[in-house]
Amino acid sequence: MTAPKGFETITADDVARLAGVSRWTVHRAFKTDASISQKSRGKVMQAAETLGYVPDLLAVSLASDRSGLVAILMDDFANPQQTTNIALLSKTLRMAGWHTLLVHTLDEDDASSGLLHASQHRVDAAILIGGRFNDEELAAALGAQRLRRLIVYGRVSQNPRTVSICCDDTIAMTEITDYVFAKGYRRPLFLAGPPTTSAHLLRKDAFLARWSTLAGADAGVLVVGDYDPGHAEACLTDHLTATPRAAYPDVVVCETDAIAMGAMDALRHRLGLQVPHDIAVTGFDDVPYAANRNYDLTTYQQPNDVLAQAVVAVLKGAQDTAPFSQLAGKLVVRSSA
Amino acid sequence: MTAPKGFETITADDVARLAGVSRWTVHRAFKTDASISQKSRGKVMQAAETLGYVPDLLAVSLASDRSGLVAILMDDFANPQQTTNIALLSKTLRMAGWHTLLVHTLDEDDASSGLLHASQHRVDAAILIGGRFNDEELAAALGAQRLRRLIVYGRVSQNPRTVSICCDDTIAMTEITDYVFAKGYRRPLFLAGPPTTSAHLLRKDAFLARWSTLAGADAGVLVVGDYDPGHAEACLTDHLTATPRAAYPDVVVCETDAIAMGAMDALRHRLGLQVPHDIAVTGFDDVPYAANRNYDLTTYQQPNDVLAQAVVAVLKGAQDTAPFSQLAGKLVVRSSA
DNA sequence: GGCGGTTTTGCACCCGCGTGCAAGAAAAAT
DNA sequence: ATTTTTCTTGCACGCGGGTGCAAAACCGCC
Repeated sequence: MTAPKGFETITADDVARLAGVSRWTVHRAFKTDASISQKSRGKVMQAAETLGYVPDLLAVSLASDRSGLVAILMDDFANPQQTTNIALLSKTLRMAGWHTLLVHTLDEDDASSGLLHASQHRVDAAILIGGRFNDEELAAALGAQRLRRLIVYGRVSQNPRTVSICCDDTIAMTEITDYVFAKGYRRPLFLAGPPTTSAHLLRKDAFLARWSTLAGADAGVLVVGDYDPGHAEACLTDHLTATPRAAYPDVVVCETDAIAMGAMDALRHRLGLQVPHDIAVTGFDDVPYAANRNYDLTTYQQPNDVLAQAVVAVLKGAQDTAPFSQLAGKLVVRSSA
Repeated sequence: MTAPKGFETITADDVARLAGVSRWTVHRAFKTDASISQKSRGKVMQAAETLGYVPDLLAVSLASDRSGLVAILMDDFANPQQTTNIALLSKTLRMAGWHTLLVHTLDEDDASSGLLHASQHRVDAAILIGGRFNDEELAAALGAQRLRRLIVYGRVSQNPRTVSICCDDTIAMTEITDYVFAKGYRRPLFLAGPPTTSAHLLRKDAFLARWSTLAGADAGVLVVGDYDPGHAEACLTDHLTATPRAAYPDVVVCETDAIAMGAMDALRHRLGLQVPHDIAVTGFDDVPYAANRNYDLTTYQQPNDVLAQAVVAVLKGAQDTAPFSQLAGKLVVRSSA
């Protein structure tokens, strides 16, 4: 099979020649707000049409210093919430006229290398999805490279040179806590994810603080190191196996749906318990699968569309950074708690 | 908050000036196989180091006509097999030195627009993931634009100007069919996805042909229009509700795991049946969730790593296209059938 | 010291297009 | 008809760096 050989690239010059104008007039014909006569615009457009001309975005980027590219750095494709985010973001960006450079960061320390690559492509902004990114590393990378904007998506970042876009975890988790308490549960166990980043710290701390206020007692915490459901399943199984039956929690409050799903699998399939009869479970994120009959998870729905739109707003130059980290979602009550 | 203002971009000229050589010598210092003296390479590298110089990939692409960018066009983020693919591909490409331009195509007819955008970014290749792409549309798009290579991933394409990378669905489905038959099932129902593309045609046809050979009778087919589990669940529920109990199938053979999972939900939660006791289920793809205890699906594992490596091989210029569409996976037997 | 042969290095030109300004054409005013 | 004013158009130059070739610097050797 012969590789489809390179078509002779048609440039603005070709169009200009055919239309009988100069290259710059061709350029003007493609700008909406350019001073150009209807007549020559017509000629140009027709010539472009017959030649099948499209401007070379690479050259445009180089010359204009705007690439129309946004990098999305992501590390955890196993987390359904993250894949949902990336689908929504890439779609939203595309509809708003940007293109997505997807950078799959291999591990925590690879983020800065990914940022470097992104900056080499002159991206208009880089979006960090997921919690595994290390704040110090970021700060260092940020200092060295020319990145116009760095957006931290889905969690708050302390770095003042970044924009955080996320919903208010404290309010959200407080709402869950209130619900759980109101339903009469009194022996909660909180399942926390990896301890390195900040999103879950907020969630965990919010839960613990609120619970202590409501119940006047401390809640239990189990740190599962990961957002992988299988791992959460194993952790909780081990934990409860080593716990006397009388000391079992009556509700497991989870930092994410992924953990909650693993927890439910552990309770039902490994420990033979009924959810919510024996132990209830709550999640966080409302991933698509949370509504599945196998889980039917009570969880907190993030305002995904609003978050994605906020990204576009930032790209368009919005300056009021404050509201972007206080967006509110809503509690979704299902049968798991 | 002030937008981090543009760092003064440092170019090869700056490095040259500091190192006391010409810009072209700087360029040579960064090429491994260039004729340059150790002395000046040392000076250049040191100057580049202190200045923090990195070549501008945009300019490199423009000048060298190689962008190092590969576009991945994808439409169905709800399909777990596709998100697995994209994670693996973006990772593999990055490790091989390419970057990923993610194009989220909005619908079937948006693919050509997506390809256009990709070509405007001078991508070295475009990869189509998923089955929703329309072959005629592709052919048209392909004729008009300068795309070096078009790779159809996960299914075969009739278009001679594309490279198909996928496993051999016919062999795979034949293997499943043989297994099902050997297990003693005799009244199969095949659940097929959308009828527009070719991958499932192969799977469906392979199943029907093999079954007819083995059993001497035709198998039933139910077309669910989509790969959405929820939709498959509804379709199968409706179908069986309208079917006399005596005519129930004893095994449901599904075109993908997504459909199979929906089918199992229908059987268990909507119809109160036991899997596999009352009706068995098989899938295809071996998505991560297929191993979950809720499904424990007998399915066919695609050789994902091999497929991803094949993409790299094609990018590196491999010409022997034949083997790339005959890759074999393996049957994964679990408890669902 | 001079010579042929090798490395090293510099340079003109190109990739395709955007910007700012000045010249040219057309429309408006006198 | 002439002068102003306004709209169009062309052009030099730049974005950052990659080619091919020729000049320059080096080398060992007679």
